[in-house]
Amino acid sequence: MAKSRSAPRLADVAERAGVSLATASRSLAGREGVSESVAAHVREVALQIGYVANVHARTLAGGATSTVGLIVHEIGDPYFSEIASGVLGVATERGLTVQICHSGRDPGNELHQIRTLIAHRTDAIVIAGSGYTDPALQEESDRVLTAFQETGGRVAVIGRHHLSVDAVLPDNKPAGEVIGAHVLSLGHRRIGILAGSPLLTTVADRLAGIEAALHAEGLSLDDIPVLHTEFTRDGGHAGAEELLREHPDLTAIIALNDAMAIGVLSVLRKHGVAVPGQISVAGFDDVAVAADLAPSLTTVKLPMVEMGAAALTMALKPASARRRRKGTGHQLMARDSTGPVRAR
Amino acid sequence: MAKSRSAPRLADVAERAGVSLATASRSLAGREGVSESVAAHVREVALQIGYVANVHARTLAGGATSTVGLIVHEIGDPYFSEIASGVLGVATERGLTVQICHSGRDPGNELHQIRTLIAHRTDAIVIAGSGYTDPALQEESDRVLTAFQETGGRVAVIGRHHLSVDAVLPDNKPAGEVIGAHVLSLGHRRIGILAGSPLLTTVADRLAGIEAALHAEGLSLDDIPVLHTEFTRDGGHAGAEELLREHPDLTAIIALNDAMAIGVLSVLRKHGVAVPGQISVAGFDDVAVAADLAPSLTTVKLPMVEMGAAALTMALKPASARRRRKGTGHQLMARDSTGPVRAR
DNA sequence: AGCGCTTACGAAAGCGCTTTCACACTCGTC
DNA sequence: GACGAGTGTGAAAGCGCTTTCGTAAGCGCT
Repeated sequence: MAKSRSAPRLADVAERAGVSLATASRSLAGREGVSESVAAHVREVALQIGYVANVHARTLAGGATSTVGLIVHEIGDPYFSEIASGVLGVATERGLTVQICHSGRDPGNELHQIRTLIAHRTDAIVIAGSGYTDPALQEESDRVLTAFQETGGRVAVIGRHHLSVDAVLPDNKPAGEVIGAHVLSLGHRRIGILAGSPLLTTVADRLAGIEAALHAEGLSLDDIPVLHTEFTRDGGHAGAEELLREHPDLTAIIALNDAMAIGVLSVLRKHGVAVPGQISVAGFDDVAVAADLAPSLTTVKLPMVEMGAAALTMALKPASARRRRKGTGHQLMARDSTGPVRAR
Repeated sequence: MAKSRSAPRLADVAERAGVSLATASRSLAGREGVSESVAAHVREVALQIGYVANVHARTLAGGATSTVGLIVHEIGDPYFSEIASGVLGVATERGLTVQICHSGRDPGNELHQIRTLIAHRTDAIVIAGSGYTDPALQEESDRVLTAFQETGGRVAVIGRHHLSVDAVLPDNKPAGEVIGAHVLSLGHRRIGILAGSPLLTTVADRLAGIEAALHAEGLSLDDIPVLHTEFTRDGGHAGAEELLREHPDLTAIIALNDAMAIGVLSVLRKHGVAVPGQISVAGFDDVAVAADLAPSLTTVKLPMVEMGAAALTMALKPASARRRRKGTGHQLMARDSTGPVRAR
């Protein structure tokens, strides 16, 4: 057997079926204008010789790629994999393939991924995850995406507002307010905040929400320690160590996402600190394992799957006026990791 | 501004730069035979008008797509997202784009995803996750993949053996043996097993390992309850409920992956069963959160990231003799969820 | 029998790119 | 000062497909 003959082409199918390229193409596409008997024969021949249409040729000749791109910060992160799940659901439903790229939380790389997706002429691009507060970066991707849209591409983003594209905006600020109010209502005043990179808009928004809650109690973010590390378990781990060292009097720690909160819990367990006995811990997102931790994690549920689905649906809609959408909903999940302040 | 003019083409760049298509192409590809001054000018023009080469046209004319495909059962599952992470690492290193598809643990869909990837003429396809014991399905994908290889495509699989392609084979059986021996060494004899779908080869392999450990103690799988549910948290949840109901005398539960073990822990917590006081729990894989659960989960670590990296590396190697590879390594992570049997 | 009308199919153009081949040039050489 | 060897550039073929347009056959009708 030839070691590397090339893949069967439509011409091969046509020849073997004794029809022209046009007829073969129409038959396989299920298009009108071919008698059923001929079409069936062509299909059979195609199956026989293992013909799989070349998407590149098809795209070049035809139009739509039936592929959409999804860019996430980190596929391993449950927050993003749940969003991806939502996107995949809608895509599958519509017979679209999803090309997933991950930017590794690197803005430069993100731009590169956007370019890659544009080069693939995907029908739509969905970008998930916090934007960057650096205006230069924001501007550049804005430019590229706008150009993409002008050539007929569809774009939707999840969780960033600067861009001139459709957006699904999670309730980051309200969520911050809710979790802040919850912790405050339990009597905590010495609260430490563990935030991700200050470059992320999500961080800014969630902090703003917490700030609002603090205000309601006559407090301010300036009164309490806010530590910026990384939006990961390890970031939470490192941050909690530092917080414990520098501020041993804290009675509560709010991590700005669940991954960090998990890191916090592990540090506290390591140091034998009772949760919530000595320190209460809260997170954001309500990732799947949050309920399975011990103690189960108090957090704010954001509808990640729905957000992903909504973003793609939005992007796929016929172009029209901006459909910027706010308010995805959120829900306090008060679990065992938070409790009332006790006398120490 | 035109609502939907098409994207700039190479011809536009060439025209604006006052050169031919050939020169423009060479300049942008960084190919020899163009004076540096001309090349620089072309590149500048391209940047100016926001030219992004059409991958489809390039592929059609040229050859390699610089894209590799990855098929996973479920991207949300940490087992797979860690594998993906390994694949992405190697791909990024080599300037390749990864197209991730998820089959949703549906063999039929998996075949569809393989076809999609072939249609995209990806340079390589990596399929992660257990194969299916159904020989018909196996045969069909085998056929398709073999054909793909004969036309120059590269393929590697992770965790399945039937296929006539390169494979990275996790130590499923040794891992089963190790975890089985561990649990037995703690004195447990009334052990329940929670397995995923019996259609998965991974399940069969891990069970075989456990069986071997049992044999060493003069026991057999036939002596203990083995329940087949789903390889997910919910599968573990449901399975644990049933196991508890039907076999209230169990002192240990081995789940065939960590996701299921997490479900088990949650059921036990709900019912107020002490772990490992009353029942010990063990899993497989050592996903990231395993150490963060309470109690921390005893499990067998498999090097998922390395497996992903190894698979793509293998696939990308120049075609030669089969490089089927066994023994990826494994390590018992004895943590707090398992303990010695106590008198009850 | 001749007319238009529909229907089934084929020839060929063209999607945007890469690459081969041929064609000018400019040198250094005998 | 004519020669071959380089060097930089362009014309054109072709990758595998879709689609427009044209044509031939089949049909009912007058």
